[in-house]
Amino acid sequence: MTTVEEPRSGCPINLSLEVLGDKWSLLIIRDMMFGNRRHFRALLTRSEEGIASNILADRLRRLTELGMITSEPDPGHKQRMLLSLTEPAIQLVPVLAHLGAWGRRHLPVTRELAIRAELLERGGPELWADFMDELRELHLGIKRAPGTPSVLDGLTAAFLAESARADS
Amino acid sequence: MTTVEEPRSGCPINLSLEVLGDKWSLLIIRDMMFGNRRHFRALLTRSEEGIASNILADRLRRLTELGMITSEPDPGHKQRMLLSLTEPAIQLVPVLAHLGAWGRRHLPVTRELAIRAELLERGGPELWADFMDELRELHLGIKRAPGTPSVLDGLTAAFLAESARADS
DNA sequence: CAAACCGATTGCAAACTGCTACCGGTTTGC
DNA sequence: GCAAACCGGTAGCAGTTTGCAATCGGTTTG
Repeated sequence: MTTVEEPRSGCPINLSLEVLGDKWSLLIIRDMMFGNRRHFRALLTRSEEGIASNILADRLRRLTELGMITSEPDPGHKQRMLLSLTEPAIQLVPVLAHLGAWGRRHLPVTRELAIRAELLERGGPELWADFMDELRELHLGIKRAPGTPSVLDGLTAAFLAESARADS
Repeated sequence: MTTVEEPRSGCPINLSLEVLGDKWSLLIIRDMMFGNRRHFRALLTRSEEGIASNILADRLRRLTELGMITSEPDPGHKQRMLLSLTEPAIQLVPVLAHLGAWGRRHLPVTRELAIRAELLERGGPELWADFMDELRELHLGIKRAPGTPSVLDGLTAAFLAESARADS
């Protein structure tokens, strides 16, 4: 079981890596953000990469300790826990947007999986801010201005449309 | 010895993590970028975090395989190899800037180690572009417009000034 | 009332990490 | 000219982490 130990240095990049620098933590946050997966089973089975259940349990515990996610009983489903992103995790949106843009440019991405990164990059900081407000509403219960269209729905619709194209 | 295996998925974020998602690779790139460390020993001994020599050797080999760095004999020093960042690695500047800004905001950073992240964040995309041009000159030999002041020197001077402040 | 679903836990083998010591050759400083 | 420091690594080894498959007892669904 992975625990949180003292940092190797006080460098911002190093500290960020000590929180996020492994192969799974950011993927979990990605799925909670862009896939709107909010409990254990959804993260376990509907993940592109196929995380093992013990690793997922370990990372969820660790990310909770680190204050990146919270977990509460899901009302109306006794054993299900509802996972939520915290404000620090929500502020990773620009990091993920840049990381996705970089990967799309330099690595062998799949077309349908790259469409969200492309839209996010094209939208720029304004779209990221809208998306962060939407995540604050979904995960923290902070209402946002009414009438603004859902960024998440837009990204999901584009992904589904791209997936449905015959020439996969 | 870590090797490069086939990706778990074609998602841009996942692919980026498969390249950079460990505790050391991005730190090595950070030191080459911001600390201008260009050979093995400089990365080994002048690192804040204290990487082990076998891990450093492994990561340098891996990053070379992945096309993030190149290595050539240093003219005038027979055993020294000169390490250089490639264009894809240079394009990580915005990712590192955002990651540093995020860490500075949410994690217990040290003042003198945070000053560069702060300047980089304040400078924004224009400063990042200047810095990337400077890195292209240093690492790829691509000359840039003369007369522009060195971003690297500015960051380093600010760091040294902050380190010299008495109340450490 | 059975089947599927819920969040895990266990056992185990393989891979990776971190540490210390060391290597033979090269360059530096006196 | 010669010793000391420096060069990019490698070897051995213990401890940790990972990945995988199987399983668990309780809950909800059909």
